[in-house]
Amino acid sequence: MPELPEVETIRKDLSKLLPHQKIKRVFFNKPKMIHPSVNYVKKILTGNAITKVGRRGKMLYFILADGNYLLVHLKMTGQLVWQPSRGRLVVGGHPITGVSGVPNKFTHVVVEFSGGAKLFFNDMRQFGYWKVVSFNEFNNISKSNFGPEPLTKDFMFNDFLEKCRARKRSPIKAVILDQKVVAGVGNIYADESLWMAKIKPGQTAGKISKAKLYLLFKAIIKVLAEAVKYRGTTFNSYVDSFGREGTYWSHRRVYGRNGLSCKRCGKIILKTKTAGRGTHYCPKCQK
DNA sequence: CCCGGCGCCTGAGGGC
DNA sequence: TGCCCTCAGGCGCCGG
Repeated sequence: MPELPEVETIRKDLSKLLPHQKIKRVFFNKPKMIHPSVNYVKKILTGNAITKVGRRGKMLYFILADGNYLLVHLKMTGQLVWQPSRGRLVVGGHPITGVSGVPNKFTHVVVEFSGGAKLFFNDMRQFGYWKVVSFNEFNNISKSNFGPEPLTKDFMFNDFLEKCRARKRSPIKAVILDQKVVAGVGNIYADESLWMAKIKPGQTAGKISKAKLYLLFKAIIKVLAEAVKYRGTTFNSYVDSFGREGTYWSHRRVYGRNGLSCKRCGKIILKTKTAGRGTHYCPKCQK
């Protein structure tokens, strides 16, 4: 379930490792995850190099030396594991319990670099994808599938307000999960942002005042920035090979705290289903 | 256009 | 011990 903060953490780590690495060969074993085709992606990647690692919402992109873009989406359970030519593994993504080392039964892509390092893509549930597109296609996707980046000046309150007003009959949680409204919010940070803004996730967007939507706008930024600072959220006792784990989990205010008391008013946090997702909120101080 | 719901996948965990 | 059910949720797609 990597959301913006987890993907941003992976992006930062990979941007220290990948640039200027020449791709020697690639291996794919799940054709349906590779677009437009295994053969095309192999042809483009082999002999190419990665010049930059970027992120758009929850999607990673790699700018290639020939100008093409490689898009990688981790969806729910994707991991990118870097194996240096010598040294320890570096893991980014959702921890998979009980699996250590690579390759393993969930490894669907292997990229071998000419210096001997390898990049593995593991994805237990096979929802993720690798896709090669041109610069123009990338721009089209970036514009048509994604709203503003919440941690940049592109995220502006008046636009956010307008989009909320346009979705007046939807629960507000569904609105902020919409990647075209704001890019990168997923289930955890949606609940966290709504708690911070004191808004009930199931509240109809059209019934929320401008002032409260402003609080939500600010809360989304604050929650995501804070989570980036903590290197995202990791469950269980997962650590990457640098011994670092995302520590936002211990700073979270509401997600997964059902049955525990609200950190603001003390009432018991409830868990329900809103917008088709597990949803956590305080019945007293979120209206 | 808008919106809810389903399918894609696999594994964990609970009930019996 | 094992079967069956639900849940986990990003996102494309479909149908009302």
